[in-house]
Amino acid sequence: MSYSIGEAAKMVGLTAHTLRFYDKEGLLPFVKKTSSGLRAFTESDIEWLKIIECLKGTGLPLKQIKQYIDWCIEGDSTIPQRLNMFIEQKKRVEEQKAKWEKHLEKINFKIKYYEDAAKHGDLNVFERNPKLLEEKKKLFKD
Amino acid sequence: MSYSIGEAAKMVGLTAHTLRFYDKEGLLPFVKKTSSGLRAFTESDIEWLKIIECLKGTGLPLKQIKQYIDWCIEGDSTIPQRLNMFIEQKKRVEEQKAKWEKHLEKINFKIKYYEDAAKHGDLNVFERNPKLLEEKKKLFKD
DNA sequence: TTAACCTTTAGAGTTAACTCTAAGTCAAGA
DNA sequence: TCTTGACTTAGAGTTAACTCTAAAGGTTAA
Repeated sequence: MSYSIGEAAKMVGLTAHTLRFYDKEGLLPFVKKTSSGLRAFTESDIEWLKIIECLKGTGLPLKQIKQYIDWCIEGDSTIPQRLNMFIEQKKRVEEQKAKWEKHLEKINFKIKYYEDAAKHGDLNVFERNPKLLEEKKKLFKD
Repeated sequence: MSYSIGEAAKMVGLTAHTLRFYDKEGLLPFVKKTSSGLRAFTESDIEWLKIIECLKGTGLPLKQIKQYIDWCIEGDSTIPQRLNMFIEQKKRVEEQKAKWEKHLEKINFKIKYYEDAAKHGDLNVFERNPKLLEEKKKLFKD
């Protein structure tokens, strides 16, 4: 059993246009076509798409995803490169998470700030709450 | 005391080009110029840049950042919109973090997979370690 | 004062990742 | 059989966010 491009697109949350674009970019060399030229996505192809989504979703550019696909085609000799790529990607994800944690602190500060401002209808927040000013200084000092 | 565009750029990890581009896009209406036409960034301007960085770094498009800046200029009447924007942004960051958590599980699986493959020099990982196949099925079932 | 280096502007060029169009082909139900 | 809707291709267009260029003017150390 296999899926049309539209079905596959729905399954992974992309459009058929995007899947064709990925194909054109060399990201889907594993997808076979029927005798009449229609793409037929297998379960295994859907799994490939999910890995592509995972890498794209964590910020890896399509070019480097293609590099990974090419390594997979090349065979066992590229196992170290592939391992290394996923280790690097894990590192990037963890760095990004740390960055977001920092950003989130600033956002939480702003929420507290504007909650007080909204309650009183003006921006004299630090006069009412000097502790918030201290917090701000800590958050923005670096 | 104030900073040149190059100094300000270094302080926030952007280029002078980018700061000029932001200015052109209306993101820096608060930055004043000297009598000879040079931009002079104050400490407060640097703080604005850090908030812009925070919003951009959590995926808010420049257009919406400009919307926020415009609200700030408009005055106290826009406090509810600004509060709402930061609440929405917090929600988005937390959703993103959850998504990345899911992605990270797949990446960790791939690392385990390729570590075994690298150790043995081939991809017969699931024959050696059927539990990993179970893990894969769980990770990719959705 | 001269060199080296910074800044200014307008505007052109780049990159990634789509997104859409046109013109045609294919498949399934009434 | 006819119609409807999904599929095919090549290729053009779009968007966001830079990134760079050219030509000119400002600043600072020797």
